[in-house]
Amino acid sequence: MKIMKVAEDSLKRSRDEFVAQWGALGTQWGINRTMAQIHALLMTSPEPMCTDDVMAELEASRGNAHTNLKELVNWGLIRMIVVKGERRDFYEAEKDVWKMFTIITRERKRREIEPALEILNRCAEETKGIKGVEAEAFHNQVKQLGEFVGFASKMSDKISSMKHGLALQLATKILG
Amino acid sequence: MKIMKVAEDSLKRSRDEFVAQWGALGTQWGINRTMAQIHALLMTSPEPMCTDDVMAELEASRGNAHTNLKELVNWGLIRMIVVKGERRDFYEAEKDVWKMFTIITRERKRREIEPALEILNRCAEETKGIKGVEAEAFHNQVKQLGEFVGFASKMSDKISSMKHGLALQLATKILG
DNA sequence: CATAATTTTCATTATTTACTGAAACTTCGA
DNA sequence: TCGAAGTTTCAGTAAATAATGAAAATTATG
Repeated sequence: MKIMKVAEDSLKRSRDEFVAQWGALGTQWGINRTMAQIHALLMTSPEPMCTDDVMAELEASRGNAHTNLKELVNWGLIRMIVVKGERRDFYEAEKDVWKMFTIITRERKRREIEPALEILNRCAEETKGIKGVEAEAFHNQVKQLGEFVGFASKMSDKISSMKHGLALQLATKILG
Repeated sequence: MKIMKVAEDSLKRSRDEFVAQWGALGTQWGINRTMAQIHALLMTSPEPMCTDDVMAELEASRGNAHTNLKELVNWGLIRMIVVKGERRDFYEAEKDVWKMFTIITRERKRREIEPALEILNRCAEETKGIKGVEAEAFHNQVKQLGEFVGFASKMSDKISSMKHGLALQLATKILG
């Protein structure tokens, strides 16, 4: 049984490491540490977890755990499920990597690309008719930016609405 | 001349709006407001600007302006240039949208994707040999994630090293 | 070389963002 | 319908991040 213990320890260490580091990374990509940690935790949990499990595992407060679980549900990266004989809410993560990718892509588009597009288009519109080199240069620059971002946005839609297999096929062609 | 004034005003308003909003957006994508504002300013400036110009335009301190100008140079989104007869450093932005895209893509990859990949690969490696359903599930999950992220990383390289024309051609095919 | 102009650094302060913990609220079962 | 179990909210606090401004360092010029 000793060997088993060692294996269990080393699994636990690795998983803890993963959760911790994923949390640290989260801050780099504009989501808070706890949210990223919970995501890491649920992605690698064999069973659904409840709020108290998360609190215990991360040593976080109830409010914090709750808020970030809800936020992850909002994103669509985890879902609430009902465990029979249990009154509490349980959560499980979407584990399919392609689905995760499409969810994250859509959300980033919504949060980062669409607002930018709106500004660019408005500024291009506002300065459309103005005469003079300065005005024309400005108009042209925001127009270019707007067109590019709009284009990128369409691409992102197209790709993230593809089936995994099809995307893979396309990607292979590009890499090849 | 009155009409000219109106046109100038409306250009200025639009540009100020652009700078302000771009700054606000910046915080969404993990760069600070001032950096995004300076970028917006220089992207739409007909002439190179010096630190004092930036300070004046944004009402920011010297330290702040300086730090963020340097950071933008680091990214490669702006460059220092020498204006003849001027002792001060001047800066101008890269205005080509495709070049901007490749710069930003590379930087995000470096900051967001590569560290994630490292963690995923290490965790997969650490748990490779461990027996047991839990260990195997964990190993499998991080391996899948690692493979996907590695793949995405390669794609990002490939695309951002393309010439604009070629990328456009590819994109058109995908959108079509 | 002296000094004026400019850049750079960094300790301090301000602002923003995240977290806590307890109270208010909701739901379910006896 | 009451109370226990659980969820949600939020005012207060802590932590992280960004900005200031002045001093130190560097660089150009007479």
